[in-house]
Amino acid sequence: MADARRGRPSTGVREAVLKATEEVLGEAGLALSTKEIARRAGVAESSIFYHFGDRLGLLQAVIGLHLPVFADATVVLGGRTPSGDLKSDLTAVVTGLERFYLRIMPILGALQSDSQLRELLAQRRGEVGPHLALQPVADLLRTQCAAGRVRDTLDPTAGALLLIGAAHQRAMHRYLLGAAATRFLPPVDAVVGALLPAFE
Amino acid sequence: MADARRGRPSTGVREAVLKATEEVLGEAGLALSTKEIARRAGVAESSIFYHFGDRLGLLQAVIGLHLPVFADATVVLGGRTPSGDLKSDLTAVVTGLERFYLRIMPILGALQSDSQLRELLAQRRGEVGPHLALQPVADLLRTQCAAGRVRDTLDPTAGALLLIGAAHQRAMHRYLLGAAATRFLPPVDAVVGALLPAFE
DNA sequence: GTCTATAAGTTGATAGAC
DNA sequence: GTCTATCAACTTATAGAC
Repeated sequence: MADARRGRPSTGVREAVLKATEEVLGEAGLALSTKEIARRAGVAESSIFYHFGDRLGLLQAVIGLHLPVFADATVVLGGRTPSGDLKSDLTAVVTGLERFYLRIMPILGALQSDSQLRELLAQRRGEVGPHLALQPVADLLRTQCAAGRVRDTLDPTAGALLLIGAAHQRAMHRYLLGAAATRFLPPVDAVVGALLPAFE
Repeated sequence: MADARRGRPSTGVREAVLKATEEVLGEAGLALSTKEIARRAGVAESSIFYHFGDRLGLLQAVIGLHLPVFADATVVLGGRTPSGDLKSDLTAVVTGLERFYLRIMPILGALQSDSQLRELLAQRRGEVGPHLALQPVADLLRTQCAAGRVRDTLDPTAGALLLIGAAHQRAMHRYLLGAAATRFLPPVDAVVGALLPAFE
């Protein structure tokens, strides 16, 4: 983000608005209103328009705050460094990804239900977007492959899609169903266990 | 749906509204308005409230129209019967699932961005919901396993999650990025190829 | 069952004082 | 930069005629 903040931080209204927006987005989804956001942030509604131009600008800012994280390997991998044992490493990856997806579920939901936001995302697809998560995970698999812990016939991007898909799937169902999701979903261990023979 | 339609079909306003709602949902997401829906369906706005009570009732009806399909094996498998060759069968499953997910992406998006809809879904989780897709896919794997084409150590539900996760992941990225998604995503063949050693 | 007309409330956004 | 005050447009929903 090149334009982040030029001059003084002033009174942190911008930050308060971003935080409140994220909060409301999680509860009300895209039915959020600038009025409600202003109330929660404890600022005047017009300040939102001063800082972000319009509603779409605000949403774009909130989304832009999170989507680059997809390209950040350490976040995607849950902040761990690979231990060497393939199964426990993959479990850590899936667990980390699942936690991450669960957290940004409201943002993903917003992208999926607003065509304007989708257009914006498609335009900046080189810099931001959930698809960028494939890269760091595929890279991890390449590293493991070079270390001889993963078979060299494995397509790293395909392997990454499988790991990410499983994590996202688990996160989505947990988000939709709440605690009851556990009854329907296979545990992470089982998923990694099922996938392992394809990797080693 | 027990209450579907009691008396005569009358003039099909109800159906026209459902169709229009789905259309608008795909374009505008949850920012849809009853006014716009009525315009597209060519009916009076008040007819919507006559048939569905309120906005939420309308959304519930549209969603309820699609979510049971998740439990329908033939749809989930793309209308094909397994041929016997595991790789081509799995490819058909993933392709069918991907097409299905791509089509109901707006509905999935709505569920993810509206907490009221999520609550409704959680309440009826026994009958409807995307999590029900796990069952028919897992069943297919069990059948293949009994036929000796899939290893008997495979956890069928975990295998189903991997297949579904990959298909959903591809569908979501295609939905978000449009045609450009192909540049980022591994082809279905590669995904199935990567997963195959875990199954046989 | 479907319509027209209407109501009360909310929305995103702007103008202008400080 | 932040506020108060204000706006026109639009929102969901209802009443009542046919």
